[in-house]
Amino acid sequence: MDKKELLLNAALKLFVNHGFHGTATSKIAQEAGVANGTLFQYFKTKDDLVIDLYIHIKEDLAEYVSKNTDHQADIKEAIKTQILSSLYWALDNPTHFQFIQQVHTSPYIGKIDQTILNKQVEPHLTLIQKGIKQKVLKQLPADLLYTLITHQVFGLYQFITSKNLSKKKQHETIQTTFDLLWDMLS
Amino acid sequence: MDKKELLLNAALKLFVNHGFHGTATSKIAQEAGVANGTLFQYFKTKDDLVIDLYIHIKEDLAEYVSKNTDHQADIKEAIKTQILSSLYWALDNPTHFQFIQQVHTSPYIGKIDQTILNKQVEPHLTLIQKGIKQKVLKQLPADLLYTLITHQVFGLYQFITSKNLSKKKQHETIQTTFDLLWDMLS
DNA sequence: ATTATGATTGACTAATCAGTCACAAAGGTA
DNA sequence: TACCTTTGTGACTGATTAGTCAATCATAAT
Repeated sequence: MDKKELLLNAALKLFVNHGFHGTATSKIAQEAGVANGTLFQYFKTKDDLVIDLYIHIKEDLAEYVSKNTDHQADIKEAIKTQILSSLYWALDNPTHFQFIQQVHTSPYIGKIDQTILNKQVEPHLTLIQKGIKQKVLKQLPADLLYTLITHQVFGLYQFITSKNLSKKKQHETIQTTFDLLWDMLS
Repeated sequence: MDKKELLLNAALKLFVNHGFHGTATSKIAQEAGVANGTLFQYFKTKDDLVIDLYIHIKEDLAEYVSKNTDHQADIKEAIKTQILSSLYWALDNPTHFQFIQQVHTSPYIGKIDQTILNKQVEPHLTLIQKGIKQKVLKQLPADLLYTLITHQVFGLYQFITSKNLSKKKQHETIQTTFDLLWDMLS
């Protein structure tokens, strides 16, 4: 088993449960079943580990969403799949998703290369821009719509995970909420 | 000047800039211009300080919103003032607002007394319930609508603070976004 | 002037931290 | 076998941590 992967998994688990500085590097190594010094062979510093982990997770999410998006389909369908697959990924990977949110509201977000962040947003943004041009979406700045959509996903995620809904009720809520969102956007 | 207040202000500033565990209690005392040990006379532990600060800030926000809400006005107007005054408070107190968000995505949120959290949500929730009953809002669970509204405010806050909009453009964006939100809710 | 009180101090401690380093194990090549 | 490179180890270090505590201070009551 790849030790770098073991370390990233251990770090993710501990960061979400105890926070960044609340998690000692020695504890991460221990959780990964790896020697103390090995961590610093794969990551120059603890901060590097945090940033690496964040980018790694965001790539996973982006890949999952991209895999599910049919770029031939009509705009509404394409946007819907992007949103829903993001959400289903979040529900299937709650720890990963919580970590992303943790980084977003922490000082670490400023330390991450902006070009990498932009590249990850791009596919969503171009789709929205296409939607605006085709008058499927309201005539408003694309990045405003993008931010609102993103936070709607955060909100829906929070709602679903805070309740204990059955799979069926869950699916129902997601559908209704997407319809609400579409009322807002179109 | 009240030393407890000095400590809370210093802690807020440092927590937002360096994270919770990234901020040493000694640094907080130093920033507050107070001796090391004094901090532990006002707060039993560092965790206590974090939780105290969070509740303190949330009370400030709740008071501000309540002060601005006209409970005689019609539902749409009342809800609108609640949302807009939350947002304006956030824009006027960015550090406070960032701290709230930081706590929401951290393990600390689990350590805060649920009954206090519920009491703070209550005035918003009852207003929404009234709106649903009067068929001004869509016939959906009140707490779902509440979560979506909250996250819309987060999203709009993020959008506005990430751009450098003029006061006028800012106000315009807020108005448009509220109209969007209302399209979604009603 | 003396005593009492509670707030404030900062030196102190035991524990913990991120990061280093000298060495050992593993694996490939010949 | 012998030799070299890569990878992994864990004891170690100097710095920093949360929290303690005996001592000091300002104020006021007697």
